[in-house]
Formats: sequence, C-alpha cells, structure tokens
Amino acid sequence: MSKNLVIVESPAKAKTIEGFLGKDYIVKSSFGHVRDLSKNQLSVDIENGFEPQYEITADKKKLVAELKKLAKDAEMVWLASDEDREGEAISWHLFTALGLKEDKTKRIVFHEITKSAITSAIENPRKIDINLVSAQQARRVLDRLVGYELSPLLWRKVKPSLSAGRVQSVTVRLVVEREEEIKEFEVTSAYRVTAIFSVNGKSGPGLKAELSERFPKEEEALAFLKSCINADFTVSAVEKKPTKKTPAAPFTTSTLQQEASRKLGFSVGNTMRVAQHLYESGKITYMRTDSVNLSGLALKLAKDEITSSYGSKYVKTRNYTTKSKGAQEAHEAIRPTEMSVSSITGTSEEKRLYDLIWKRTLASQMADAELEKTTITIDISKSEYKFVASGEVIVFDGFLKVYLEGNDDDTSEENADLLPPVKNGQQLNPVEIVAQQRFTRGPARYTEASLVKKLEELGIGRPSTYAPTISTILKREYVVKEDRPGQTRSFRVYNLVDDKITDKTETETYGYEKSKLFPTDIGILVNKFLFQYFESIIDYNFTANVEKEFDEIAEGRQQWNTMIREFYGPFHKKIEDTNENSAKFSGEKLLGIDPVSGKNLFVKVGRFGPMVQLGDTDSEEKPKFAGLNKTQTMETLTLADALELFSFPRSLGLFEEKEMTVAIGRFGPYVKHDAKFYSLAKTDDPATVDAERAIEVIITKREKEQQGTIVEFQQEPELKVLNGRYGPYIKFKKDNFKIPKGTDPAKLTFEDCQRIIGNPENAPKKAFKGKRK
DNA sequence: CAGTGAGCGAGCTTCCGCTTGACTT
Repeated sequence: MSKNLVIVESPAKAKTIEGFLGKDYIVKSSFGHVRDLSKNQLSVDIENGFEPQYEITADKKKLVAELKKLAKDAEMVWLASDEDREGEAISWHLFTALGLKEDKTKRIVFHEITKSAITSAIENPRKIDINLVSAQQARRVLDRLVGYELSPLLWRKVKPSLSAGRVQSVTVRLVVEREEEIKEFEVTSAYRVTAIFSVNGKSGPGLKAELSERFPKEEEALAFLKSCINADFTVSAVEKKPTKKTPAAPFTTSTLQQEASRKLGFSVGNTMRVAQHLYESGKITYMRTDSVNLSGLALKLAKDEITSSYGSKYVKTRNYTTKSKGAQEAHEAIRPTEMSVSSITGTSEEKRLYDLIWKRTLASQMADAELEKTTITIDISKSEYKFVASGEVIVFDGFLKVYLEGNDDDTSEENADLLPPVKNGQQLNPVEIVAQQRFTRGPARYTEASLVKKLEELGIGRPSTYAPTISTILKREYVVKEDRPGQTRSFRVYNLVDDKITDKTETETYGYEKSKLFPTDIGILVNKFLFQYFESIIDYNFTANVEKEFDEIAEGRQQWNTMIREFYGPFHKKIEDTNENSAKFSGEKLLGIDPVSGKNLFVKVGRFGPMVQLGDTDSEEKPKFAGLNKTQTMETLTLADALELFSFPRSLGLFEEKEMTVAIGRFGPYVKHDAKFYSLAKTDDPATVDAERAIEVIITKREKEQQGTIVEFQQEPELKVLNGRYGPYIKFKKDNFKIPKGTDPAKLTFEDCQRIIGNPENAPKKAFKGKRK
C-alpha cells in the first residue's frame, strides 16, 4: 500500500510524475473538475447567500469512489491541481468530495514537470487558498445565473432551445457587428500608378517603382500619365537603412490555433484534437495554456539544438512575458518536450502540427534577422510627384532560417527582394507606366481562429473554451461557417508605353470567402434582443470588469456573495421586467401584400426558425405559414420569394400509380413518393423541378439503397442487414444494432436478427446529450 | 430526419471551465 496519494488534473501528467516519485507515491488524475452545479436546475440558493448546490458529476462518480478509497488508505494526500483559480477550486472540491482531513492533506503546485520541480513542491506544501476558491465560486455562480436566467427568457420571447451566456453572446455579437461594418463599408476606388524602368539597357533587370500618390479620379490619373510623356526620370535619392525582425513568442493555445488555421488550414477544434494526441504521446507540453513562458530546461534544450544545427551565432535566449488580459499562467507555453526531435512519426496532421510547434519554439530562441531596406526616389521632370522603389535584402537570416509567422490579411504590398544598383543623379528610361484602378477593401469576416484571437484580446473565454465556444455558436445556428463565391467587377487600366497611352477595361473577382463566419437570422435577432434589454451583459468590457472583482475576492478584499448580490439584484429585476412587459421578439417585417388574396405578407422568426406568414395573426382566418429555404435570409427575402414558398407542396403527377410531390422541409427540398422521402440535390430548384427529374432522384436512391442492403426478410420488411459507413449493421425500424464479432453478416437468418434485437444488452442507447436536433 | 406555426398543457431546452475517451450509421 502506498503511503502517499498525489492527485493531479491530467492523466498524462500523472503518469510522468509517478515516474519521478518512486514507490511510496501513487499518482492519480481527477480528469478536471469532479463536482459541479446540477445541470437540470439553477442550483444556486438565491434566498440563502447564493449558496451553490454542488453534486458529483455523473461521469466522475466511479472515479471519486476510487479516489476516496485510496485517500482513506493513504497517510497523506497531496492535492496537485494547477495553480490558478480553477485548479484551486478543483483541489477544494476534491477535499470536500473525498472527505479529506486537514492534517492529512497538503496542497502543492509546480510549473514544470521535472523531478527537481516536483521534489521542491513536495518540500514546500501549503493550505488550500480559500479566497481563490471563493473567486472561482463567484465566477461559476455568475455564469450560471446569467446563462440560466437569460436562456429561458429567450425561449419565451424569441424561440425555444436558444441560449445566452457571458462568453457565447459576446462572441455572436462580434460576428454580427463585423457583418454590419462590412455592409456599411463604402467601396471607393483610386488609380495606383506603377512603373518599370530599365537600368542598364533593356536586357537587364528592371526597377519597379510606385508613385507616392494615388488618384481618386480617372482624369487626374490620365493627366499624370500625359505629364510623363517625354519627361526625364532622375534618381534623386538612394537611402539604405538597416532594420531587423524579431521572432514571435512561443505558442499559446490561441496563437497555435491561429497559425494552424493560417498555415495548415485547420479548424480550431481540429488543432486541439491533434494537439491532444501529441500531448498524450508525450511529444509536446500541455496544449491549453495562455503562457508564453518557457522553462529553464526548455531554454537550454533549444540553445543546444540551435548551436548544434546552425552555430552559436544563431542563438539568442529570450524570456517572453505574457501580456494578454486575464492570463492565469498555470502552464508553460506549448513546446516540444524534446527540442532535439525535429520530426515525429504519426498521422500527417500530427506531423504537420508538430513541425509548426517545433519551428516556432526554436525560432523564438534564435537571433534577430538583420535586413537592409533600400528606398530609391525618382523625380519626374514635368511633375511634382515622385516614384518610389523599395526593396529589402536579408543580411543575416537569424530566426528566419526556420520560421516566419503568418499574416491574417493578404493586403500587404509585395516588396522586391533585391533592387538593381543605381546611383544618385542617374537617368532612367521608363519601359512602361501603368495607372490601374484599385478598390478599397472593407473589414475582413472572421475565421474561427481570428475570432479566437479577438476573444483573447478582449480577455473573454479561456484556452480550454475557445474551441467549444465556436462549436456552441455554430450548433445554436447563431453563426454559420461557409464558403461564398466571389463577384466580378471591371476596372480601368491606362498604359503608357513608348510615349503612347492606351486604355482598356479588365475584370477581376473579389469577395471570395472560404470558411468564414456569417451571422444567421437567428443570431442577428438574438443579438438585437440582448442589445436592447441586456446591453451590459454583452458589453465588451463586461468580462474584464467582473474579472477585476474576482481578483479582489481572490485577494480577500471582497466577499464573493456580496459581489454576486450586487450583480444579481438589478440583473434579475431586468429579467422579470422584460418577461412581463415585452412582446414576442420575432423580428416581424411586412414584406408586402399578396396580389391574389390581398392579405399582408410577413417574414419573421417562428418556433422552427425564419418563416413567412400570409395574413395577420389576429385575423379571424388562420394565417398560412411556410419556412424559409436554407439559402434564404430574412433580410434579403423579396415578396416574390415569399409567394413562391407558398406554392409547396407541389404535385408532380403520378409515378408507379402513386403521387409525387415536391416540398421544402427542415433539411432542404425533397420529393415525396409512396410515403418515402428523397432529397433533391443542391443544384435542383424545387420551384421548377419536373417529374422526369423527380423519377431520376427516386431511382438513384433506390439503387443506392439496394447496394447497401446485404439481407432482406420477407417476414418483416422493416428488418434489414445493411452496409453502412462503419461496416455492416442490423436495422429494425428506426433502431440500429451491432452485429456480434465473427459473424458473417450475409448469413444472418431472420431468427439470428430477432435474437440480437431481443437481447437487452444490445438495446439502443439513449441519444447523446449533445445530439439534439 | 422531412409535412410544423392557433390554443390548451405536459415536459424539455440553457451557462462556463476543468479534463478525456466512447461512440457514431
């Protein structure tokens, strides 16, 4: 039996530490929090000082029982959760849930997973910091009160099953407001003038320069080009300036998500999933962190690696400090555990993410890159304007040898690497001067990763919640992640060659979007509701302000429930007031009048989402309703679109003596025939689809089903053995059943199947909690 | 998985932050 029980948060950490501590210690993991407020009720006693009612989380019951037993048998229990607000609370919950005794419990913390760090932690134990625990409790209770009082209000006023919260609602607001900025942005154009000069005869490399001025008007650009005819072009200045570039700091969760998005095209969820694998196999340090700090050991390993691979002049040891708001720094930056391992075995995604982390970490400990920036100014004899050419030459590559951080916007003008040598006073001959109409670009839509970056800047959310927050607002359909095709537009180009000006009109595509976040009608409406009634909750500074109060609680300068009381009073009053005194918030808009019936036609959000309504709600005759298409939005819907929606279901005539109809359901347009549904393709327009196409769709689906069917039974047409995405399975009505290992699915008899279905062990599991439709 | 939207009334939905697997049709 072990004398000592050590409890950490993560099982991977537990395994490593156990190796350091020897046989007198058993090291276990709590897998994060073990207790929480009950999911099914508020679980905060408003009447009694906001006392939280905790329970052991369902999936932790077994674990807590096991830990309790181990703790009972141990002489000393060491609570070693992370040294931050949540970590302190985890220790306190463990203390309470395991029924630990104060004289048999010690709280320890360490920042590095090394033998010396652990040993030193064991030698310097402390008590649980109850003030820090109170700060966490305030955070937890505040989030619960906000989430569980605002959400039900949304169910009543907007639409069932919606949600609101301190983090998600601000995240949605960011996306909604960015879309508004894009809509309000006024595109203007101006003429950008560039020239290519020959330097040493026409064969040599040209010198590319840009005019220091842009002309908003076509006439101005043309007038300038005219002034260049027969003009002299003289170099009036050649300026060389040394500059340097410094490497980016090592990865935090947020910067890893951004770079993996920019360079590898990963979603934030995918980045975290791959990083988790790398962490569990011991290849990288912990991946949920807001710290850019590297341990002393890591600094030494990096230095050794750089010295041996590139030489000592590439080494520059740097200590980074975190500047982001609300950082708690319980961990190191994300780095390889062994800097000497430059590549790993694993999936392609794991290899690529590891490579990124390895390079970023190494570069952060390398010398600055030294560059020489050259700027050449060219005077024009017949004009006041000047051409400017600039170029950059790398004198010493430094960290650029391994890594350069990516950029979110691709607007940066390209710099020529190397400029041909010219002297002050030298005459240049223009090969070509081009004035091209260029358009301004509005703000960029968010990607998942750039949204995370914004959240981090605002101090909203934590490394462990960035990816889940994005998932939540996508799941609630407040926001969609989509590609949008670009549009084309024409622009004017004037060309001056051999003293002659020619002009032409060319076209370009713009506004093409890939995997960008767009607000939906629901997202826009919920945001509007919250903005109208609860602006303080979705204020960008709300989190920052409450964080200040949590800090005061952590320092023992304020009682946690005093803070909550001060918040809850006015908040709850506003909830009740809005509940009683506001009407349904449906975003109803009158589109026009139906020319056939003369009735009003509205667009609004109903119980099942955006819809059109023909006739007034309070009229004697019940209004007609129809849901919007997935591709339609309330804002852009026209009267004609709305009228078309009422033309469904539309009959397409008979096929095999049964009627075919086309309609639009929750999952898009479909054809219904003989009580079966057949989805139409994205390219089909339900308004014009004909019988011929419908029959084609029906037959294709039948063929596909036939291919997937292994066995059918005459006794029971609803029982089948099918071949699905995960291999063969048995389908009976709406339930699916696994086939026992070692059974040939093609040889299953009707009796076999009945036995499998009848076995209670194979009974279909209740749907996952997250699988709500 | 698909057709809904009145009104009645039952019962359900929901937060943020810590951690991993089990499981999918």
